[in-house]
Amino acid sequence: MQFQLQASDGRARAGLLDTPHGTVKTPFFMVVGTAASVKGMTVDQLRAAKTQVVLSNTYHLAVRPGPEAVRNRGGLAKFMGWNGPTLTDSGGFQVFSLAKKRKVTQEGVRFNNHIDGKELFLTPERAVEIQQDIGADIMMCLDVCPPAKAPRDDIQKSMLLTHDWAKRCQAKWQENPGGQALFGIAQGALFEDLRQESAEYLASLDFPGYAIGGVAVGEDTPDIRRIVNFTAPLLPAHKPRYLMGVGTPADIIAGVQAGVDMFDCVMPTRHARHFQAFTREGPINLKNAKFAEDDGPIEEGCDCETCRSVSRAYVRHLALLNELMASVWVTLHNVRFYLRLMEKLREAILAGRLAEAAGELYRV
RNA sequence: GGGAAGAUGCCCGAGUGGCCAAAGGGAACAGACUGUAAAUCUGUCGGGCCCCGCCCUACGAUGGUUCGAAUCCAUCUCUUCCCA
Repeated sequence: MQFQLQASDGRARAGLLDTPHGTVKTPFFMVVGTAASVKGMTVDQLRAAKTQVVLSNTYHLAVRPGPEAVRNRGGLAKFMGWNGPTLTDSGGFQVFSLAKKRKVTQEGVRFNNHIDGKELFLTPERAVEIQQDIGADIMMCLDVCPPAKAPRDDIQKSMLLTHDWAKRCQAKWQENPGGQALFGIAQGALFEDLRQESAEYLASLDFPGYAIGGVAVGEDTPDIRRIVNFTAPLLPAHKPRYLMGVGTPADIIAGVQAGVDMFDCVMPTRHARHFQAFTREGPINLKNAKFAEDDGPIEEGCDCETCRSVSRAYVRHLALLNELMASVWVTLHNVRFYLRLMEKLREAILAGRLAEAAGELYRV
C-alpha cells in the first residue's frame, strides 16, 4: 500500500493512498456499512455521494454470513456490489460495545454473539484470518477498547494486551499479506504517557498505517481533542493516520488539523435514521414542528440528491409518518455532507488555507 | 317495538367507593446518539401557580347516596349488537 503526501498545512496533510480497489484522496471519511451494507443507501447512491471507502466489521460479518461466505462471494467489495476500496474493523470495538457479551483473556476475546448467542472466539490470528476471507483493502489489528473512563490500571492492561495482539496480528498477516494492508491501533485512553508509549511501540512494529483507537468511548469533547492532538504527531508521518470512530463534523475538522488522514463514524447514517441532518450551522432535527412549512432544502447550496429534490417540510412529513424514505433522504444528505466536508478540507490543505476554511465549513 | 352491552384525557384502552389528574399503547412535542446489538432510546404529555408542593377543571348529561364517587342509585342523551 502506497501513501503519498501531496501537501501539508500546519499539521494537516493531503495525500493519495493507493489500494487494490483504487486510489483514495486523503484526508477522507469512511462511510460505515457494518454488515456489508450502508444502512439506507444503494451502491449507486454511495458513488453519487462520492464515497471513497466503505467500512465493514469483522465481528458482524463473522457472525453473519460468515467469513467463508463472503470469500466465496468474491470478497466484501464484490459481495456488496460496491467494488471500491474497503476497510474492516477488527471486532475490537465490540469489546467495548458488547462488553456484556464477551470475555477477554490473553488469548483473545470470546463473544456470545448478539444474534443467537453462539460463541465467536476472536484471537488476533483469527481476526486476521477472518479479515483475509472478507478481503477488505485495509484490515485492522484486533485491539482491546476499554471505556475511556476506566481506571488507569485497566487502561494500561488493555493497552499492553493490544500491543501483544498487534504483534500477533502482524505475524499472522505477514504469512500471507496479499494485497491487503494491516493497520495497528494505539490505545491509552486519556493518559498521555500511555498514549505515547502505545504510539511508540506500534511505530516500532512498522505497520502500513496507524490508528488512534479508544476515542469517543465515553469521554468529553475537550478530552477527545486533547488526546488526538497529543497522539497524532507521535504516529509515523509517512504513514496514514486513522482516527477511529470520530466523529462530529467539528471533531473531524479538529482531527484533520491535528494531522489525521482517515475517519469513520456511524453518526451521519445513524443520525439520519433519527431524522437529524447535518448542516454548516449545526445539526437540525427534521421532525421538529418548526420545519412543517419550510420549503427550503435541508441545506442551502448542498449538491446532494435530497437537497436537489425535496424540502425540509416534505422530509418532516415523511419522518412523522415513519416512512422508510425519510431516513433514506436524510442519509443521502448526511453522507454527502460529510464527504463534501472532507473534499473541502482537502482543497483547503492543498491551497494552504485550512485555518480560514475550517471556520467557514462548520460554524458550530 | 323488545332486549343486551357500552359511553374514560387528542385517539385506543385499563380502572368498578378513598393509595386516581386516572395504568398501558398510539399520536404529538422535545432531547440523546461518535471504530452500529440502535428505522433505537429517554423525557414531557388537562390547565394554572410562589411548580420536589398547592389550586382549579375533569372520566356522556343532570340529580342523588356517601366523610369521600370515574367507580353506587335514578333519569336523560347518544352508540353498538341481537330479536321482531
